[in-house]
Amino acid sequence: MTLKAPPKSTQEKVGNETLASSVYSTLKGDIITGKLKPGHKLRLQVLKEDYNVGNSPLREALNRLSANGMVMREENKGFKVSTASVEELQELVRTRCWLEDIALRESIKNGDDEYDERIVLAVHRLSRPSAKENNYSTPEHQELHREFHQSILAACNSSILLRYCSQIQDQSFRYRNLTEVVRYRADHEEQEHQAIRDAILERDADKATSLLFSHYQITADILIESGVLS
Amino acid sequence: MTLKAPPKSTQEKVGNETLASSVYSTLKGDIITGKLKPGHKLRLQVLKEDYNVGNSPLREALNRLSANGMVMREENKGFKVSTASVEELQELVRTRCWLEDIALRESIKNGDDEYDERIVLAVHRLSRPSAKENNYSTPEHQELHREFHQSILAACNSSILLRYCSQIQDQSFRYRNLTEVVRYRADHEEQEHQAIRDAILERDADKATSLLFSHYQITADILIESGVLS
DNA sequence: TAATCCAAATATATCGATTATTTGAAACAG
DNA sequence: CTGTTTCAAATAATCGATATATTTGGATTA
Repeated sequence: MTLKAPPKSTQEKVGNETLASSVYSTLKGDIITGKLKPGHKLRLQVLKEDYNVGNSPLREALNRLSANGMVMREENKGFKVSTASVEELQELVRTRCWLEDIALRESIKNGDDEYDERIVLAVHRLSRPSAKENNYSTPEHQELHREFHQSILAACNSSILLRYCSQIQDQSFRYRNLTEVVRYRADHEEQEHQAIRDAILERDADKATSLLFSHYQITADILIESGVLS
Repeated sequence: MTLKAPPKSTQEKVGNETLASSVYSTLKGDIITGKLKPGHKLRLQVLKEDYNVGNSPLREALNRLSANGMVMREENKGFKVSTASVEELQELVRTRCWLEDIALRESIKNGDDEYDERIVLAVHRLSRPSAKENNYSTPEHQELHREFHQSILAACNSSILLRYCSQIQDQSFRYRNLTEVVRYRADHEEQEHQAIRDAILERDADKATSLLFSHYQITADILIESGVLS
């Protein structure tokens, strides 16, 4: 375990956003991108200085994060970034496939033109040269990648299921960012995204889900073989 | 909308539980049982007095509750109990069936003796005369009822899915407690529980899920017809 | 070596004050 | 009369200082 210096991202309110919401987003981002590593102890005093916020908004943000599994809370012992392990990753992938199987099949069943167009657009944007800068490591690429995976589930007709899928996606991205190795696969991923898009446009649910699952499984296998989880 | 007097449950720490966690549980309980009605504005000053806690633990509890959908948060406008509507109930039931379909089938596939025994016990306890007191309205009955629904999913091998199912169960119970009408069905429910148990013990997943779904659908229909959601 | 004890560190909680935003009523204009 | 503007009270959000409780890690002791 290397003890990297904690991030220094001074907090600032945007629009009519609350400070608590703002620090929630930055914290969540720092956890997903791996700036804050799994298991990292989140000391309140340190965070207060690093993010330049007071006690209340910080604790509120941490409490929200603990409710959707990004951080762990232990009574009287404070917070830490959720741990990562091979077992948890496997459970994550398994659960992700279960939920997205439903969400994708429902979306394919219900999806209209708008649904299709959002997917086409997402794939296109991922294929642009600007998205591939710096070996796919930019926040922009992450955002586009997330948008693709959101878009294919968007027509499932359940905001609840969509919220859960989104949480699992966050966790998956957190695992993804644990190593650079997955980026060597980015070109392959682009092809896989296109294949998934085509299957969806053809309304071939079996094909689409099957492609999606191997998309996830391959990434997970690479992650496990990379050894970052040992 | 009738404006009932808010609950007066002075907060007390139990064991090494945090005040925030303690008020979280009581608030959640008051929402599920319907002491706090859907849409009810949760004014901080009022809650502080009613539950006899300070600002921080209260806001922390509310932030946790907002992360799993029991209360709604609006920036700079505070918190209110999540609303209830026919549409949301239908989405809830739909999503519940999707998730529990997986969780139940997996549990039936993986379940061992311990799994079976927990279910048998849960059904038995629900059938005891003491559970039927006061027209099934006691907190004890609620707890036993919840335990039954937890027990049949317990072997699904995904703590994530189990957590989501548990959240959806909380929401469902909240809807259930909106009217007394559903209790007239309690005797029928007991038979349905027994039928579901038998199907599970026989490892008949199709039968079990089908029974479970109509168990939910009937309750939802009664709720909708009762008119409390209009 | 293992158990106990203690002090520093940290988390949790209270209170009062301050700022920012929303709300709702009153005043106003078309 | 209707819609907009204005403004003051109510409420939410935040901070900082303080107080209490719990955990932690090391020193002491058995």
